[in-house]
Amino acid sequence: MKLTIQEVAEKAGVGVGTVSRVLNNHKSVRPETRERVSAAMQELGFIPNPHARRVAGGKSYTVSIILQVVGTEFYIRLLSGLEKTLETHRYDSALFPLIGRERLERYLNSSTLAYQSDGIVMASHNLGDLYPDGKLPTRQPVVIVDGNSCHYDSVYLDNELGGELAARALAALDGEKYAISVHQDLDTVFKTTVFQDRMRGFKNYFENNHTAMPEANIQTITFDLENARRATQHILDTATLPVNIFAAADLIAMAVIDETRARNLEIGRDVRVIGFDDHPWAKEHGLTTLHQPVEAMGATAAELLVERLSGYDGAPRQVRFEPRLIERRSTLQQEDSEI
Amino acid sequence: MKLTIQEVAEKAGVGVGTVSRVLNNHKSVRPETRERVSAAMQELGFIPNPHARRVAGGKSYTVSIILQVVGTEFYIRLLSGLEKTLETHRYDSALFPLIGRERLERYLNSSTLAYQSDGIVMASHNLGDLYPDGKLPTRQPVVIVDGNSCHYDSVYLDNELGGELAARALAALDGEKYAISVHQDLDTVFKTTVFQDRMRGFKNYFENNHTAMPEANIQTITFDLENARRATQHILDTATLPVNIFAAADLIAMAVIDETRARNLEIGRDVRVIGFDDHPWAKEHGLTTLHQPVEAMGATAAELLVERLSGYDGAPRQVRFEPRLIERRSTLQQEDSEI
DNA sequence: CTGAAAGCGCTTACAG
DNA sequence: CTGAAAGCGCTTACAG
Repeated sequence: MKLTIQEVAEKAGVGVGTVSRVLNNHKSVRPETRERVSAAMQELGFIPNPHARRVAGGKSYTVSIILQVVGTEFYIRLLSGLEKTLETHRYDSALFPLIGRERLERYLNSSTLAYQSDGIVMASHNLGDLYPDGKLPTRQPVVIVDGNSCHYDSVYLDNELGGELAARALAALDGEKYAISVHQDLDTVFKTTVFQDRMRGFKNYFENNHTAMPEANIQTITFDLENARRATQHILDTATLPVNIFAAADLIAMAVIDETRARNLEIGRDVRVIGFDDHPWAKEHGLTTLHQPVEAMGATAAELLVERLSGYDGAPRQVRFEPRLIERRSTLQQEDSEI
Repeated sequence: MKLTIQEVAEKAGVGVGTVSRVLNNHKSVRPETRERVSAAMQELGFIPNPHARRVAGGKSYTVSIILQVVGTEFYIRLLSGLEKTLETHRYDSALFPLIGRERLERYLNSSTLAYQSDGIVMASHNLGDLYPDGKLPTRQPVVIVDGNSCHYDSVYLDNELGGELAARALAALDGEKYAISVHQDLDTVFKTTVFQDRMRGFKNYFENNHTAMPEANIQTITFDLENARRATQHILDTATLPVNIFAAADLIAMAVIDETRARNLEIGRDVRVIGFDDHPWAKEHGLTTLHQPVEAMGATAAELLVERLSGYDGAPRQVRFEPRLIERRSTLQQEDSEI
């Protein structure tokens, strides 16, 4: 059952060094030899022992992904982008939930896998509130995704721009303007600034254009459907139709749509709404929203980390992704379009 | 920076073999020597390289925890129980989110950490729908927690009993009886039967006691606050007060309480509710609920796995935990008690 | 381009 | 009870 490069070498009629070289994609292997070895591995069903690779080569080919444990679509997509790309480069990944600070410390301080991995991907966290100097106490390369820090390679969406784009689209519509944003629980280690960024951009647009956007029209809620629903009710109870709402996340926009329907009002005519994320289901609901290339962001973060692990040692790189406004029925002022 | 048992051995004035022995808690080390070595490790801040241990000893001291990625209180508590106990036994753990089937296959089939770990803890899944024979395709020891399978050591709560206890408590109260249960999304790999089990016990009680519990009084919803709220509204819109509601999870019970208050009705007098879980916050809300020793279940699962990893090879063991009814204000019929 | 050999940091019989 | 030595499965200069 336990295969080693030993048997692969024999089968292929080469030395173990050569097997190791094809395993590591060394350029200095004749294509023909490489072929033969690959075939042997294939036939035998050989799987290299990552622990041995680590011991011998000083690399574990393992990356730790630290994130808040939430089952939201965003993280599932982000993870998928990360893992797919890491796999391409023959890196494996393990998840470490960011539940509390002492837990994070433990990860970083003991003989844990998290610590022994070659690098760390940190999701949705700028590290500032966690560590005064904004650095993780580790010597591993770190990349940040869905957040940014001047100390580490970072991949982030320009959320502020997203807020601006939403504001501009909303401003073009007639009727009152509202927004529903999200605030994080204060007692969590998990801190993201994405929602604040979106709202900053949103408000800025109105300010810069001397358009009215009363602070009172902005509600900030915790991230769940029920609160989103309640916030929508609050708006619809008091506002004069039509109203235009910027929901800082698609999920919230869905609550707006639901409540609108529950009141027999019409999306597009009475209530216009713009979401944020462009999750796969946004399309079928005709939701105008800001598209966020989540998988691509994950993939890019993975690439950056792999480069570091391959020896790149330049200054921290900031990769900025731009959100794109996807216009759908939920902001169409005209009477119902065909579909 | 990189310390090895070499330097520890020198510092302690012993051979590397001895250092290794104290590392592995071998009995055959003189207490005095053990002391000296421990002190040396302490001083040097030595951390053993788990990969080397794996290669040399054939064990990685690593356990894979496979679970649905959801940030619910239940899983955070379960994880805490698991990890704490594993740590005691010097095992490390990594999380592998059960997002899709192909992902699980990948974990189990490649040179991944999940595959290379010494054992697997599978949470909230009976494996039946995932694999026809109800077994994970791996040679690693597996233990199941919050679920059970005749093929593996399992640690589970008697959810059926919990349902019965809830029914009995509800039956003792005057007024109509209702229940709000939970169904899983069908398109998820994640399958748990806990809610079905709770409802089976609940219904059984009424049947066995020839008491009325119309099927129509039972609603089954997806697990979120908004649906819970809606289900409660449905009940309160139609029922005659007082009503007694069994909520299959504390979170749902909270929605019942919220909606009750929103209608200016009184918990205990107009609406009685029993939850399930006894999460820490249940107490402060005066929620009567079924206590579930989540951390203890995690700890027990960890113990069972460690025993397997230490060589135990008996038949699968089933450890059943019993829920306990905790009576609080939410089922107190009397007029308001003082606090 | 490739083989033989030393080495990674640990564990574990084997002697004593 | 403990040291010296072989070995775990791989990687990587070092020669050729």
